[in-house]
Order: sequence, then structure tokens, then C-alpha cells
Amino acid sequence: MTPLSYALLGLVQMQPRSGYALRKVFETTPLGGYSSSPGSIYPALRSLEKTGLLVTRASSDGRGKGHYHLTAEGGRLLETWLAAPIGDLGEAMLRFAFLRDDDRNAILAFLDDFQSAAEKQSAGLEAFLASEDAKDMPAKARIAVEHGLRQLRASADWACWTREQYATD
Amino acid sequence: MTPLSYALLGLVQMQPRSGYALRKVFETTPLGGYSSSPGSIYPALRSLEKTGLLVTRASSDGRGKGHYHLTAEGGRLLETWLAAPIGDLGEAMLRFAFLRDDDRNAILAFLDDFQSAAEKQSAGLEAFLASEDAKDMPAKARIAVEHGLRQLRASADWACWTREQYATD
DNA sequence: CCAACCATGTAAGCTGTTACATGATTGA
DNA sequence: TCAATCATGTAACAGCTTACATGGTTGG
Repeated sequence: MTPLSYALLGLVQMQPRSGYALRKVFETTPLGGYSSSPGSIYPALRSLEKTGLLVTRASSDGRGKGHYHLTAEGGRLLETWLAAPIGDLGEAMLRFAFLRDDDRNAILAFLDDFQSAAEKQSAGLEAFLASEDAKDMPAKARIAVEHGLRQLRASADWACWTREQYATD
Repeated sequence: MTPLSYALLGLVQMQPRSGYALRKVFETTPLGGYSSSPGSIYPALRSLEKTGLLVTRASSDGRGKGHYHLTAEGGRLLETWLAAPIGDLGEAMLRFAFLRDDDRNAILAFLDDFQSAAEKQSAGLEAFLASEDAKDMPAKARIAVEHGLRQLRASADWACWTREQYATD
């Protein structure tokens, strides 16, 4: 289960689609960072089908292979993934995009988790910059780490800002 | 030539080291994002040696295989890479860390390039958010894109801030 | 003497990239 | 009819991850 696989499951859950339609999503949205070209998407779809997480059903217009639908098992796997604790922030953002809109609690919990993960990582970088290891690094290397810090702070800020949007009931 | 290969060339140029010492750098600094474990580093070093970009010379203490040194060709390749136009921002940050400290012009040029690349990508995301494609995306997907925007703005801000540091003569 | 660390590797397996191949259908 | 787009794939290759394997040295 790669991030690409989860992205495919999430997209199919939102709306059953053909392989081609899924490819189009990757080509026309920032989700494109997770893939490119048929060489990764089609094999991934086949493997999801083989493992019983997706099925194809003939589409109304009868064109091509049909539309992919989530199986019960695929749905469960997706739920599990969506509810998992946050590790990598990039993967977490992908999950956020697929979180159910109606489940306010899950969204708020995610945002809290995300913010604290970002802050913890920030603290890690700050600790590193203050450590011995960082002392004998060239100046630019430290400034590069500063860039990482700013990215993490931007992530934390985003979570805070987004939480406010959702908290207003 | 993967990012990892360039990271290795850059580290060796800063200071000749053994394979083990290089691994340690990845383990103890944020550079760790480019690798992990011997399974990627040692094969990469061998391939750099085989292609004549690195050589091993016996180290003073005579332990292990010796220290890796940059060859003339390796040095040229590294220079070329450092001077290349900016594409991926992550790769660019890696390059920044290895830019020569004495070459102020190169640093300022890099920062200008970096900032405009980040701004161009921001503009791309903003255009996407304003496009038709974005209209029928779920709210959370758009908010996830907003996160990407904030990251890019943080990158542009970093470049601007850093440039000021270097501009003061 | 035993644990920890120095130091270097190999092998299986999975993913992704690139590039090519194929054929149907639609619109100008 | 011809180009574009729909629609689906395959094959070669490179790279990374995980896990295992091997020995030497140092400190408590």
C-alpha cells in the first residue's frame, strides 16, 4: 500500500471512475505529485483489483473497462488509513483531503494531531540547530535547515487556521 | 544521478570521508531525508566510484576502505549541478547547502531564482484554485491545496529573508 | 568477556520512470 | 479524413527498503 494506492482508493470512494478518469485527476490537479503517466497508475489499479480492494463494474456508457468501485474490504482499509496516527506530514495531507466532510470530530482530531506533529518536528529541528552536530556545519547548511523549520511552522499555522474554520459552529 | 548521489558528492567535496562517516551524516542530520541505511548509500558510492566521480584513498589511520575523494570529473559534475536552473525546490535546497561560501554572486543568483520559482509555483496553485477543475473538489481538498500554497509562500519568504542576510556587505 | 560501535557489504522484492504499443471514437 | 483524445496497457531499467551477513575494535 503506497501513497498512490491510497490516493486511488480515496478518489474511487469519492466517486467511482474509470482508470482513464483517475489518470486525468492526477494530470489536472496538484495530486499529480503522487504519480504521472499510465506506467504507475494502471499497474497500481490492477494490483488493487487483484487484492480485492477495488472491483470494476461496467459503466453506463459501456465504454472501456468500466468504472472502479470500492469493495467492503477496500472501504475498511481506507477507513483504517484515514484514522491512523500521523507520521509523515505529506501523507497526512493526502489523508486530510479524503476525510469525510460530515465527521467534524474526526476533522478536528486530525487537525490537532497534525499541528502537534508539525510542532514536534519543528522542535526536533530547533534542537538539532542547537546541538554540537550543527556547530561545524557550513553556514548555508544551517540556513537550509532554517528553511525546513519555516516549512514546518507554515504547516502548524495552516492547521491552526483551518481548525478555526471548522471550530466555528 | 539521483539526489542521493549529489548529496554524497557534495559531502565528499566539503571533506573527504569514509562510507561509514557519510552514513553517519545522514543518520545525524536532516539530510537523513535523502537516505537511510547502508542499503542505499554503499551501492550509490560504488556506482560513483565505478563511473569515476569518486576515488578511495587510504585514510591516515588505515582503517576500513579509506576515504572517498572527488575526482576532477566529479568536481565538474558537481559544479554543473550547482549552477543548473531551479526545477524542483527540494532539490534546490540540497544544492543551496553545498553552494560555495565565497561565491556571493552565485548565492544571490540562486536566491533570486529560488524565490521566483517558488512564486511561480504559488501562482500556479492559485490559478488552479480559481479554475473550473477546483470548483467541484470537496472543500477539504481545496484546503489541502491551500496548505501547499502556504508552503510555497514560506519558501519564497525564506529566500527573501536569506537574501537580505547576504546582501548586507 | 561482552556489548557497543566501527565498517562494509549482499539479496529479494516492490515501485516508479520512461518509452513504446494499440486500437476506438469524436469533432473539424 | 485526419488529428486529437479516449482508453488501456507492456517492458526495460533504475532505485530504494528491509533484512540479513560478516568481521574488527574498543571500553567497561
